Amino acid sequence: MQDGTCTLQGHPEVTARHGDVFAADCPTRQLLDRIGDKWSVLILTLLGGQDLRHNALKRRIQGISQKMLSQTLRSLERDGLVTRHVRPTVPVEVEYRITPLGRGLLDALRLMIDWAEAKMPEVAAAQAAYDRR
Amino acid sequence: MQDGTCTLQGHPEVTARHGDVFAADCPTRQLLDRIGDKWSVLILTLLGGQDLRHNALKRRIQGISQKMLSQTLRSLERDGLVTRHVRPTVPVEVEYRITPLGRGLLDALRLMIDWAEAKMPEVAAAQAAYDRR
DNA sequence: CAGCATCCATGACGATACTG
DNA sequence: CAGTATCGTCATGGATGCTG
Repeated sequence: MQDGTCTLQGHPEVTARHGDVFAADCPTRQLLDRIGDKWSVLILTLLGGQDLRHNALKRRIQGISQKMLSQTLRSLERDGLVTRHVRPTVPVEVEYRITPLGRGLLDALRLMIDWAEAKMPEVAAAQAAYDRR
Repeated sequence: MQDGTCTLQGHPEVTARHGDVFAADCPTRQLLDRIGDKWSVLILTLLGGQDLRHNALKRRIQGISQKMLSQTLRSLERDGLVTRHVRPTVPVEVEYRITPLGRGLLDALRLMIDWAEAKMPEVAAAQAAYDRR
């Protein structure tokens, strides 16, 4: 399956052509991949509160494997959403800090989270009704 | 791994206990699973604009398999985010409509999407810088 | 402490074929 | 047209063990 089209904001025909693999797919897809990876949002949210070290994050998130934590942090760093600060103490200390860019995304995320917490009862009710049916 | 904790909003100790598998995990996790499934957001966004039939959605989204479309629609319906309307014509016509509940989530999603479209250049630049490094 | 590499299970997803 | 069923593939992510 070859992708490269952006069906969302509504200019499929326009956006599609331009064999340009670079700016090709719509940003939405990429963003969703980032959000969808299940840990980014958690990490970003925690870092929104304070800078944290690797192990601190691991303890806070609880359920995340060391591998996924590293991996996700690396992605976030690559995307410019968090920065990595190494203090060359004896056992090294590495602290992660959210960037202004990341903080902007975080604002949007919080809205989602707020919605979730507010509406989850309704969703749960809908699910129950659907399953009962 | 047993989950059942909500490390986000900050009461791990409190939320954790309650062997209650039911209301146990924090709503955030569930929401993220929904968002993360890669098609929900697309579908929801399209339905935000107008009611659409199965095939119309399939054509619009382009890249989605028939299976995933059905499956995702079923999930959204179960969650009370969209409703399904069958018109008993000869080849049946099934139309999907977003619910007020779904629309509420959509608002939050749009914020994310807007952020993505506004900031994607910065993100791309960050990625390029990281990779060059 | 931070973090990479390896192995492996599970599940998400696509392709295909078939029903009402 | 709308939808289910089945199967194969591949990515996601956990467990474990090793390095600076």
